[in-house]
Amino acid sequence: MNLNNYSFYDKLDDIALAFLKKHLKPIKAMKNNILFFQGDICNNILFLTKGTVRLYIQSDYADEITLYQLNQGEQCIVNTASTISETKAIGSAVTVTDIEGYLLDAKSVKELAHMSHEYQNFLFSIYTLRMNDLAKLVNDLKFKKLDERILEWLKLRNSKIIHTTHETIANELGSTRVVVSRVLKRLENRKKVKLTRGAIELL
Amino acid sequence: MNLNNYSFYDKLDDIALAFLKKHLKPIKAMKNNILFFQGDICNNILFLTKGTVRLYIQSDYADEITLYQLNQGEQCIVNTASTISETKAIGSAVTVTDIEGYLLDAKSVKELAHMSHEYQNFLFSIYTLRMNDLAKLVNDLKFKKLDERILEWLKLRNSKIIHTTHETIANELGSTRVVVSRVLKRLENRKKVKLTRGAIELL
DNA sequence: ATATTTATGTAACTTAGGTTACATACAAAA
DNA sequence: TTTTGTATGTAACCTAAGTTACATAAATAT
Repeated sequence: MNLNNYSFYDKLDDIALAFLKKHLKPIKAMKNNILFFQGDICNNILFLTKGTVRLYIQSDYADEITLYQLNQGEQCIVNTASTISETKAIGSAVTVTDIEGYLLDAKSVKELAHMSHEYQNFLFSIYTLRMNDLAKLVNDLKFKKLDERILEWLKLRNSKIIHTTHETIANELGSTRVVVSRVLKRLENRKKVKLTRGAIELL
Repeated sequence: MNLNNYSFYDKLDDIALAFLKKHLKPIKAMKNNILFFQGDICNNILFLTKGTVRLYIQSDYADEITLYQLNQGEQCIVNTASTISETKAIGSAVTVTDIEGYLLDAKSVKELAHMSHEYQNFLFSIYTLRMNDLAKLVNDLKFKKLDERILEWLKLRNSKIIHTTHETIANELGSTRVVVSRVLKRLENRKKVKLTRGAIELL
């Protein structure tokens, strides 16, 4: 068991640790694997120790919008909310890379939350964190133009040169390739970015 | 102390009840009163026993969009998230009617959550509920046209005749009066509604 | 009864962003 | 080297929704 990436882990007492050890099940999945679909009721929570998972909402049609990306040490709130409250997942989850982690069944999650104040606090903190993300998304969708959203998205990559495609950005932000290309070209004219095939440089 | 409207209330044990009794503070507020602003860090949680509170997100400008309305027996998640996690509130709260209720300070809320599994479960359930609301809002903003959103909003009132103004609907949905009037008129032409001054009838 | 406020109707115009269609450039594979 | 697939550029067009401006009707106050 290796959950060192999780902030609650080293605060757990021996009983909680033993409990976790007993109930966790290691899991691996390949890149581009759907972990659950929007509308599913999840039976397990995933603790991610390696790789990245993308959470997104989809409409009835082909359209989709990314909610957030999940990294190691993070617990997916869509997954958690669905598992704990036995409600339909508000989005779908897909692996972006090969992943490794552990599954914990619904019953054990609830028990752990009751057993450990530390874990309970952790749960509250991730609920709040993702609520904030969702609220930001509402804000962005309602009040921001696409050029600003694209620039923000690029800056969030924390790198001067971002290796990505217009297509990817379009999917992330819930737009289309043509529109993203157009907006990016305008940003290039405004000297905000420099465009090359497969990469975008922030100026 | 009268929290009968709250589903967790009659499941609390004596210790938790006594604790609540000790720490709750009764509060009243008039209609159209701002309870907290987006960006504030809340120090208290409100238990609403009478009246209605509206939660909304606002942009830098005058624009706003309603997140949800809070009724008696419900605990506001924006308020809760901010209080428990000591983070900025993602929206503002304003009383729609005169209200009555109780305040519980941040420290006591956390203690109560640790003390009572029932209250903890209640907290998780409201987090999930409001996450779902937010997710629905993202969905609506991204994928739905205004006519559909207005119709849904009207149907949610649970009444054949809805007493409201176009202005109100515009604020609720984050649009403008002129646009709402236009869309409503089109809905009337399509025999979906009948418009009169101050009221809309669903057909 | 008259004036004022509030709610609604509607035209004309603007804009962001989605859609379709096609061209071109680069990279990888054969 | 030729072929094929992938990424990008761009024009032309469409639509939903926001904006400004003004008219009119209903309700309320004086």
